[in-house]
Order: sequence, then C-alpha cells, then structure tokens
Amino acid sequence: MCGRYALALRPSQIRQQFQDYNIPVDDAPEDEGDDAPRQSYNFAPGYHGMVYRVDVGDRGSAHREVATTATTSDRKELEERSQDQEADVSSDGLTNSAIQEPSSFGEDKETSSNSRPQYKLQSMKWGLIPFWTKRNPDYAAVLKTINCRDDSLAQPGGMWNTMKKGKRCIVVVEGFYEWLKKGPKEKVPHYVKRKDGKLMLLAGLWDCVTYEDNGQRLYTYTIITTSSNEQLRFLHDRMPVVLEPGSEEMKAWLDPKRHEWSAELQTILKPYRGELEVYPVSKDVGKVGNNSPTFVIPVASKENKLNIANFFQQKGAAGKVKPEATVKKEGGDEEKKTVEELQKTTDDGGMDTSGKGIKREAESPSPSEAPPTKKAVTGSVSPVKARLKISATKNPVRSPAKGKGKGDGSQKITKFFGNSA
DNA sequence: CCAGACGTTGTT
DNA sequence: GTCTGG
DNA sequence: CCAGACGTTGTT
DNA sequence: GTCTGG
Repeated sequence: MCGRYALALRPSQIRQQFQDYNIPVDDAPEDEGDDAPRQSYNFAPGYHGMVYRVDVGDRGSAHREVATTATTSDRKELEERSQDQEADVSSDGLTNSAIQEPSSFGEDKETSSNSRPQYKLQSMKWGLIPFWTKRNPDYAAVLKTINCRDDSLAQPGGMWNTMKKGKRCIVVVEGFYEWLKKGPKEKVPHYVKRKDGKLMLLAGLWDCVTYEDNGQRLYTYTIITTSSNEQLRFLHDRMPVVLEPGSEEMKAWLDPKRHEWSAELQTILKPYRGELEVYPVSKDVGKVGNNSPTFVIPVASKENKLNIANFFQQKGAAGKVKPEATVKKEGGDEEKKTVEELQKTTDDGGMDTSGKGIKREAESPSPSEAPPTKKAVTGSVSPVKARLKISATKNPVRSPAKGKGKGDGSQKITKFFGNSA
C-alpha cells in the first residue's frame, strides 16, 4: 500500500510540472509560508502534503461555475454541496469575483476559463479526518485513514460516503516506499516511481473538519489503494491508484459534476498499467525524521551505507568519515552512530536538495488547546488511558428526505486537460 | 429511542 | 453525518 | 508506514 | 505486546 512517500519538490516546481502536462493550476501555495507543504524524501503520515482538486470557491455564487450545459438540477446540487465547509481559505478577502487569472497555465487558447472549474494545489494533512469528527482523534485512528481501499468505496454507506461523491482529489508524490518482508525480522525498503519520470498522481479523497473547541479548519486527505499490478506483486499485494497526468480518467475523477458514485468512477480505481521503476533503497528511510535525497537512489544490495557515504563525500561533507566505519559489522551500534554523524554533518552543511525539508510542522491549532498527549499523573495511579476518540455529534435531527433519483450528471464538459487517454 | 461505529495493513 | 444494534 | 519507548522516588 | 511520534 502506501504509507510513506517522497515529495521533495517545492510548490512552484510542482505547479510547473502540472503546466508541462497541460493540467491547469489556478491556485497554489507559496513556496515559503505557513500553508506550504512539507518537502521530504521521507514523507510520513501526519505531514502536510500536496493535494490537487477542484476549487469550488465561495458558497452562494455557485452559478458561475456551472457550465453552459448544466441543467437546473445540476445547479441545485452544486449549491447544496457548497454548504459543506468549502469556503475558500486562500481568500483573504480578495478572491472571488474577478481574480480568475487564466493567464498562468498551459495553453489557454480558449476563453473557456470562465466555463470550466477552477483547480488548485493545496496543502493538506495526511490522514483523513471526517468532517463530523468532534475532537482531535487518536493517533491510531488517524493512521487507519491514511489509505482507503477501493473496494470499500464500492460498498454503499460507510465513512467514505460523502467524500467519494464530492471530495475526490489527486495526491501529488514523486514516488512511494514499500517494505519488502524478507523474514520475520528483516524488511528492505523499496522505492517505486514512474519510469517516465513524471510526477506520480494518486487518487485520493479529502475532507475538512472543524473541532468543537477550536474554530480552525483542518484539511486532510487519504490515498486510495487497490490490488498490486504484476510488477509490484513481489513487493506487496496492494498499491496506490496511479492516474495518468492529464488523462480523461483524471479529469473524470475530479469532475465536480459527478456528484454521485458511479461504476465509471469505480472503474478508474484499477492497478496501474504503465511502467514503474522499483528498487531497494537505504534502510535509513525507515526511521521517520531521517531525510536524504539518497533515499531515492538505488542501493546495490544490503550494503547501502557505502552509497550514502559516497553521496555525502560528493557533497564534500563527509571528509572525516572513515571508509571502514561504513562496513557492516556485527556491532550494529557502532555503525548506526556513524550514519547519524553523517546525516548530522549534512544537516549542518546545508544540503541544497533537502532545503526546508527540515521544517517542522506547526501542529498546535491554538495555544489555548491542551496537548492531546497524556499528562503526568501523580501518585501510584497507573498511566492514563485517556483514549481520545472520534465522537460523532449525537444530534436529534430527523432524517431529511433524501433528494434521490435524478440522472448521473454525466454531461459533456468543455475541455481543459490535454487529452492523453 | 440512544449509543457507538464508521478505517487499513499485516500478522496470527 | 449516517447507519446498525440493542 | 516504521522506529522507538515502555519506569519510580525523592530531591532540587 | 501496545502506544506514540514523525
């Protein structure tokens, strides 16, 4: 599946890639700033990553987003959906109205920028938290939503029900890691990326939650998994759903008009058919917090420390490293220390590629909120088991008559992406 | 009616 | 939020 | 996802 | 083993 990946590019670089693929980007985070995603060769759950999705814009003015072919029922549903917490955060008041600069991206040979949806890159936190969640959930609970199985979307109801209809997205990665189990103890990390070198665009879902005690919006996402393709079967039985940049499938996946789950959408969630590159990498990627461009470099076999040492020597940062220190020995302790030294040296020396990958998340939503961690308790009381749970609103509302029926809304839309199906 | 789950992977 | 179980 | 911690009493 | 942190 997908529990760790690489995303070292800056937002502006990602945006450029999208434009190279002829994929429109109407908005994106700044390279520096609070809403910038983390850049890391060792990107882990809980980090803020890069998500691409339709930008619904503010509520109430949904009309302007409706394509000319839209029916009145489409219009109605658009407005219904717009109450789902989806006000634009990126708008500091200026946004709305006329800011649609159609200039920046690819060929806007058409003046169609008024009739197509707006798309944006956005920083969100990995590990989906549904909008109805009341309090900051348990860490373990969040871990269980870093992925979403394709077959669980095929079933009606469930946790994903609202998101699969209206909050589909693309998760942008350069490649992902998978640990091959060679024994009960030994795991060898492998890196998986596209052979053609393009960004890997993963099918995902997103949501936005506001906890009771804190008015902040928190955007989160999950990555959809499916069966592995033939190429990855030796590694693992699951893999993320990889979409072709600019393809009709990608367009359909993001299409806001498709506001019901359908066989077509389900069909998109299939094992990747294209060519991948798969190879073992440094075991150091296993330790979260380590971050090095060497993590995406192939490693000869089990002895990967040597490659790392070579890399650092290239950078001129590891002059003091003795060659023999990198040789694998029985004393695991000693060699670990050596690697730490290596990496520490690099951090100080400033490796341009890692850049702000060292940046830490500023997670505290508000200074007033107590940390969710366990508190020290006096006396002989056993450790607190204050399990923070996701609790739903228990709300005495009668179930509204479901606005059911109606067509699939599979209207034809004006073209945006370069077609490459 | 209310209370509680709602999720994934991997290992057994 | 929606659905299930009691 | 993996790696790493997992504890107490008493004194300052 | 279970839980936390990244």
